[in-house]
Formats: sequence, C-alpha cells, structure tokens
Amino acid sequence: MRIGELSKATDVPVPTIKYYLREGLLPAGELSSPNQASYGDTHVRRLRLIRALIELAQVPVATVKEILESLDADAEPLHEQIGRAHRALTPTRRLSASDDARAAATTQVTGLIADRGWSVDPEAPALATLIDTVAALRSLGQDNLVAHLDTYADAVERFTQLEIDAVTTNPTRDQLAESVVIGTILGETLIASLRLLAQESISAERWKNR
Amino acid sequence: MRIGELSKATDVPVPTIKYYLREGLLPAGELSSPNQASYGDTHVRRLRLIRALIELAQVPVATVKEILESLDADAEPLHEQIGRAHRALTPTRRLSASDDARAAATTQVTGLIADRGWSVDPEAPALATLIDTVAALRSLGQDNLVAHLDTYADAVERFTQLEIDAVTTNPTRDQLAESVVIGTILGETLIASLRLLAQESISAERWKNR
DNA sequence: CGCTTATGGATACTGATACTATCCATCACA
DNA sequence: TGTGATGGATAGTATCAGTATCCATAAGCG
Repeated sequence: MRIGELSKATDVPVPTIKYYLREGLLPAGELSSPNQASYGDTHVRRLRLIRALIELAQVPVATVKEILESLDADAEPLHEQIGRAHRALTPTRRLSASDDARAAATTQVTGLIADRGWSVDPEAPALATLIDTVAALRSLGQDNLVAHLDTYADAVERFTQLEIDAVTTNPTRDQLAESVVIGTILGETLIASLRLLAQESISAERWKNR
Repeated sequence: MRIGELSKATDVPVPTIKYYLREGLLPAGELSSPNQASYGDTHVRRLRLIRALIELAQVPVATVKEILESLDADAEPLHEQIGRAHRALTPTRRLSASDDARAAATTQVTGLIADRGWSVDPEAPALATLIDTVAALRSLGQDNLVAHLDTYADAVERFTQLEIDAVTTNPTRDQLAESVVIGTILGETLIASLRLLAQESISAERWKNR
C-alpha cells in the first residue's frame, strides 16, 4: 500500500499522515527505493487508533505519542505499561486551592481510598486532580455533591470491574495492553456522552416547568 | 475591591483578569471614575468558577463564555439553560466512520435509548459522539467492550439520578442552574479521576505478574 | 520512450488558542 | 507631589495541529 492508498483507506489527508510520520506517531513504511515506501495493515490500524484518540477523545498529539510508545514497550510489565498511559492521560493541572481547603480535600479523598481498599500510588496524577476537584467543588459551594463521593466511587468501581473483565478475554499480552488503553480512553468518551444523554433526559423529566 | 485585590484573592494574574474582562467572561467592575473600578464577591466567585472550568475541566475559554451566558440567561426555562450548556460542552467531532459501521452503531445506540425510555433530542451532539465512539470501538476490534454498553448505561443512570437529587436541594432557580452546570462539568473530572484510580488499583491487583 | 502523476523528505507557513507585555492617561494615597 | 496602581487599548508570544510548497526521484500509462 502506498501513502495515497493509506490515506484513502483511513480518510486521513496525505499531509496529515506525513505529519504523523514526522512526529513519530506512525512507524515509517518499508522503503523499496529512496522515495517509495509501502504501508501495511498495521499502519491502517495504527492510524485509525491515532484518529480515534485525537478526534474523539481529544487527546493531544504529544500524548498520543507517549501512549503509543508505552504500547510498543512490551518488554515492560503490563501494569507499568498501563501506568505510563495513565500518567500521559492526566495532564498536570495546577489549580492552587488554598492550603487548608486542599488539606481537607486530601483527608476526604485518602479516607475514601483507604475505605475502599484501593492501592494507589501517592504520586498518581489522577489523585492530585481528584483532590483539586473536590476542593474546587467545595469552594464553589457544591458540598452536597461532594458528600456523595462514595456513591460515585461505587458506580465507578462497578464499571471498572466490568471493563477489566471484558478486556481480560484477550489472548495475547499485546492485545490486552492495547485493549486496556483503548478502553480507558474511549471508555471515558463513552461514559461522558452517556452521562450527558442521561442528564438531559432525566432533567427534562424532572424540571419540565421551571 | 480593586483589580489587584481580586487578583490576590483568586490567585489569578492581573493581565489574565483583564483578558477575561475583554473576552466577556467576567462582568466589568463598577466604575467610580474612568480608570477606577470596584469588584465584589460575585466577581470572586465567578472567577473561581472560570478557573475551575478552564484549569480542572479543560474547557476552552470560548466555551466557558457560552456556558456562563446560558447561566445568566435566567429568563429561559431551566432545561433549555441546561441544554445550551450541554451543547456547548460537546465539541463537534467529525470522525467519519464508514457508513455501514455508523449505521450499525446508530441502531445499537438508539435501541439502548429506547430500552431505557430516555427521551433524547435526535440532534443532541452527545448522541453523535456516542455513536461515533461505538463505531470507533468496533473498528478497533473492541467489540467486547461495546457489548457491555447497557451495563455502562446502568451505572451512568445511577449516578446521574444521584446528582440530580443532590442538586435539587438548591433553593433558588439560579443556584439550581449553576449547580447543574458545575455538577455536569466538574462531575466529569471527578468521575474520570476516580476511574483512573480504580483502574490502576484493580489492574495492579489483577495482573501482578504479566 | 516520454509524459503525467505520485512519493519521500525537508522546510516553511498558517490559523486558532490563551495568554503576556507594553503604553498611556488618569487616579489614589502617602 | 510623586510613586505606584488602574482601565483600556493594542501588540506580541508560545504552543498546537496541521497545511503548503519544493524538489528530485519513481511509477504507471500510452
């Protein structure tokens, strides 16, 4: 397959494919001569994955690169691969809540984690985000939402369990890692849009005339 | 309060505050003379909200503006306000799946919605995103995840119900609308980080030695 | 064989986004 | 009375995600 055909097969413009090649998102095709390369099925699948992450999940190009690198690093133990992808996925957010607000949020969150018996790396960026979010919700006067954190965690635990079960059926380690990463990222898009639909539907019902 | 004090109170640089004023995210202070304005508590709260949306939830500035406008449009019926915010929140994603893949995904999604008795505007952008995501997951060979869509919907419905209950305790219409919007947006950040933590914890447990 | 089109690779340009920086004529306050 | 802050306007910057252009070469067609 030449680059034009790859472009047609995936509906990605040739210059964009060249850009991904430059950025190292997509491995180079096999060169048969200095200006002739051929691309295969792996390229089609990789490109589809790249596009889904960028367009659907709005993952920045640089992050997609990190994620793909962690997928290709199949010498690493699986949970280390997953951890790398997770780290890439949680941008460093730097919303500085006041110190005591942060402390209160930290207490609540670490309590929640301990109660559920989760084992969480204290350095996990998602932990910092969670703490900041709780602090922000408090400072915005939404304590009644924060009060239900445990119920949120319940629901989240439920479908996380489900996802992991669904994904465990994969035969090879590589496929398993890929499934986890895709599931993590596109799963979020899935949940977010389901949530919006559910909200619209339930809220229309509830507040018909307000 | 002058702009410097507002800056200190919220930890947002003065030039950034000026930028938000220019962009119409923040209402102008009350002018006492051509170059002296005073800001009040509403400005502090608004600014905190803006920062939480931008920093924590990564909402683009232009979208924040639309959201705030919908909050300030308190003449509209509540569910119309919410609908506006929802529309602003779902970017137009244009990942063109092949036509038959899209058709299959559409069937599954509309089936799901019908089964659950949700009433969804066929034009809702979240619906298009959901369909595209399902199609993308299929094309990436993750059918086993898609198969559990209904269980996802179950969990999502559960905490949407919870959120709406939590938020309904708000006394005034304005506060209610604000709570719904904050809950929708920061709730997503909350769920996403909880999910990442749960995944890391459960997957570490499950694949200790792979 | 010649001609048009496509290709790989390099470099340059673009448009959007989210700020920052600079200026300047006031103004408050010590 | 002068030092620093302010409102308002305009201009500049960094990053991101592509697009566009060029060139020498190669492929496919008549």
